[in-house]
Amino acid sequence: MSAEQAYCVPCHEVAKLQEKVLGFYREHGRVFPWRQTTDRYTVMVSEIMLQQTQAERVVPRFEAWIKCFPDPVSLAEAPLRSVLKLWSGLGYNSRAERLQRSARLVVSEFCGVVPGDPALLRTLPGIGPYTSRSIPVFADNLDIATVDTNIRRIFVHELGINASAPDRVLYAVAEQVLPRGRSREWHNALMDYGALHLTARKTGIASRSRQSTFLHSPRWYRGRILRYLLDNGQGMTLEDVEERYGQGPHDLGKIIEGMERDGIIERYGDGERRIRIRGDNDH
DNA sequence: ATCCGGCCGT
DNA sequence: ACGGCCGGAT
Repeated sequence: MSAEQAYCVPCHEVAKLQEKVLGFYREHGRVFPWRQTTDRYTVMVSEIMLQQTQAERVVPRFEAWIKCFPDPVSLAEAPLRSVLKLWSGLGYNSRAERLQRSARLVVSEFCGVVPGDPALLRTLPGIGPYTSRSIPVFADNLDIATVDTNIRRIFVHELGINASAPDRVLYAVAEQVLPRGRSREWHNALMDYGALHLTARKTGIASRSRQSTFLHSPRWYRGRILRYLLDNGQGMTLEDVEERYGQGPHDLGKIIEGMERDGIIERYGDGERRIRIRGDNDH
């Protein structure tokens, strides 16, 4: 007897929400290239990109990516430099590196086929609780629920769920409102309802984490250093880094260290005094 | 000038 | 449980 009865959504609330969200989707649902496929790798690429960027801005980069890396093998075999180049502008570059690492694991551990089991997907780098479920939802119409902040905001606004409710409560609610057999349509509908209708701005429901200003932040310097290295294949010395970006208040050593730890860059040559995109000049 | 967001290391 | 990671939109 371990059933959680505490967060049971009444039947009529479930029906009302489903009608509202699916009705909105029938009238205002968006068409995206990743909604036209059931290929799990293609869906995985879109889900990783959508983690951090609004859908409209993902579209052209998604199409370029799929053209260049149509399957796990082509991504696995590519130099990191070309992967980061194709990713640049999307932000959070370490995710491109993780996506490639995932593709390599798919090739080496899963015979080149992206697994459809959330538990297996969860073992891949860059794939967490949300994405491990969203991939089989959108690719295979799997009857499980997944919750991102859009969906969380809908539950808070439409069902009166407490804004500080922990994830397990949100997932318990999501399980109960999922219309069986229509998981893909339902989650697409929730996304569009949250992104177009129940926006964060409109509802005043804040997402859980905030961040500091971007300009001249450590993230901004990371972006600048990576941009320079992508434009200059010969790499740079630590003195170059200091000269170009040392006027800021940040410890550039720590920033370089972070980029190294994320597998974006590596040190080489001249007593490890130079940095370059990891894998540059490998043949 | 502020907002948005899932994953990961600590 | 918390803070770091990106760049474009508004």
